[in-house]
Amino acid sequence: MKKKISINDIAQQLGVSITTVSFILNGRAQEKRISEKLVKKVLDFVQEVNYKPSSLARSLRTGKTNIIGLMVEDISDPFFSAIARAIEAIAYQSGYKIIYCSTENATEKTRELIAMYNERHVDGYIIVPPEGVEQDIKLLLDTGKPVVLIDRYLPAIDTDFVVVDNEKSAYDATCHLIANGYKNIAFVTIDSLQPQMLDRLSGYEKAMQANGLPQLVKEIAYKSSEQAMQHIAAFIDRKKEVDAIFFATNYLCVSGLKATAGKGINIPQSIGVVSFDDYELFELYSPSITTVSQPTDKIAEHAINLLISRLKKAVSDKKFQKIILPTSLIVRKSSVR
Amino acid sequence: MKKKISINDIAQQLGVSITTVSFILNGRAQEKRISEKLVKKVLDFVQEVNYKPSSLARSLRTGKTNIIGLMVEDISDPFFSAIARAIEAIAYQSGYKIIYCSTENATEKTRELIAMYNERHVDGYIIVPPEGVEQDIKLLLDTGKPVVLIDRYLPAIDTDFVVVDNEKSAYDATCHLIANGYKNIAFVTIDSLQPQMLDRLSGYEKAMQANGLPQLVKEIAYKSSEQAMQHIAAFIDRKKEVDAIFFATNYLCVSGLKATAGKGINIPQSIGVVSFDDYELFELYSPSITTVSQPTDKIAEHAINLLISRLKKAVSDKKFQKIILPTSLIVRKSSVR
DNA sequence: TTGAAAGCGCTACCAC
DNA sequence: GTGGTAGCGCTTTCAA
Repeated sequence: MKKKISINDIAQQLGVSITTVSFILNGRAQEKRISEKLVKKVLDFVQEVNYKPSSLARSLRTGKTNIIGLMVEDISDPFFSAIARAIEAIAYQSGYKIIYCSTENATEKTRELIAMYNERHVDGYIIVPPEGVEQDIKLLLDTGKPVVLIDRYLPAIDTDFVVVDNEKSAYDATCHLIANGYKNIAFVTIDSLQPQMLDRLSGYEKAMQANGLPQLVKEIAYKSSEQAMQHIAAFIDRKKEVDAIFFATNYLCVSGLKATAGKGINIPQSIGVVSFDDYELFELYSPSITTVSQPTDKIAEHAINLLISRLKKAVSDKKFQKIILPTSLIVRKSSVR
Repeated sequence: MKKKISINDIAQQLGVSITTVSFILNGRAQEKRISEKLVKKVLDFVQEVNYKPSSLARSLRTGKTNIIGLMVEDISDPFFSAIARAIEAIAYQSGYKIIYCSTENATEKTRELIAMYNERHVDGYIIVPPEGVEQDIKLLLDTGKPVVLIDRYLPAIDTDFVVVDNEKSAYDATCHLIANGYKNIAFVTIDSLQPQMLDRLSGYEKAMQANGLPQLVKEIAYKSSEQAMQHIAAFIDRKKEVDAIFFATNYLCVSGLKATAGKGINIPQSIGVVSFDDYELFELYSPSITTVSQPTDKIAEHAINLLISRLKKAVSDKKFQKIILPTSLIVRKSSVR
């Protein structure tokens, strides 16, 4: 079992000072006018013994870890995992590492995770915030840690965020259903007060109102996929007049599909279907499902670039950016008759 | 912008020594016979100012980070994300944090990631190893870092691992197809020499051989989902005699499904389908797809418990555990006619 | 019972 | 151009 080698060992072996080695390692040799052959000698030796500076010690000293904390709702949700991978890729190129976790949209768990990340001294955060974490995020901001919110924002918190135009997206999707002759369009959502959900609801409501159609909103208190399925099944049974359903999230739609699967309900003939968030399953399902597709790559790109630019400049310019991206409606078979 | 508080501040404010505070914080008050009221005073104050010890400094001093590095092939693959979440949950309960990343099964990327994790001083590793990282893992082991391999093992490396019985699983799944009257069963896999793939192939071969049936293996040089789809489509076009396909991984099956989707091929009548790894999509697809389901929770549980037990005992007992778990065949509509 | 101080590995200020 | 050294925040040995 080998011992870990330190900068001290390097200096000792080479008969130079620690300082010199440190400068060379940090690319400040030129600036410090250290002789080329000394530089080469040190670099070669470092290479030879495969020395890696301890990032722990370095971070303790500099106060920076080059680690970004990414907190999404559920890393196994394809929407979030797509964003996570894109963020990771860009961050790596800039020398930042990402550590990520799932909040499960649970306030308590998220608060603990923020505390843990804080303890680990991550340099900055990208967060998909559940309700009730305003204070914790404010604390982060107060201690000078930049925070970029994605997917949704917190009205009470003034910071950068990247979201999509939920209201317009929902409005357009609803209009698409209406244009295809559906009249009794139900909106199935979760019982959440989060702005992105409220915006989607509002888009649906405005579209229905604009067309003089009756609104029918079903709020699911989401506990599990199984339970959601049962509630949606019961809803469909009860509301015979419904001829189309607009699901506010991909997992609600999946539950809805499971609910209809056994019943011999014909999509899109008897019921039209549109879902928020795209998903491989929706493309392959029979019939394929029309979706509101969010630009995951763009969201990731904006979020990480925003964060990195904050990290780069010590000066925290108080002008926060609120980025709102458009979505695209992918029309498939489930909504056209 | 508040300043971060340190153990020094605590000691100062309370007029006691740093040592005392440290002992109390680390639960060694009793052992050190520190008076109860001092303990309470310190704890209360710590609570009040919301002091969190710097894990950086602590780790630098103790040499432990309580962080476990988890490297899977692709965090957005449902099979791996299920394992990741389960591991994360158990680890948290034992005070360990998980940091994870995707290797994309790329040797170079994985080697870099291992180096990065090593720099970050993670205490131990759970790795889904691609080919060609034997030396890097050996190095880890040599420096005393425990490594648990999952999903597959490296024949050249002697360490703990948790895998499933791939050969028997493939054998049974193939027999299931045979029992349902399929005779020209193709095995679609990736061109990999990794043991888990070889074992699956071997299971298929033995089953076909035992039943006197002709073997037909299609190896895909997997580059992308799109390219795989085209190759599989071409394969199906060319081999008209094939009446069933056994896909060696879930993503191959998804590509296969996309390939057949346009062609009006009737599953399970004209072609039977079975896939390795379960997936929500396979349950909801029409027809639903028969799968070899791996016990993700059990894999996660064994892996993390194995690793934690290694971490706990400084003595590294040389007896490595090789755990082989059974899978279950979930029979759905795609393979029964 | 409590405290002083060494030292984990590194960066960066200041001296020469 | 190069080196000495303080100190980041903590744990732990030894002393009192």
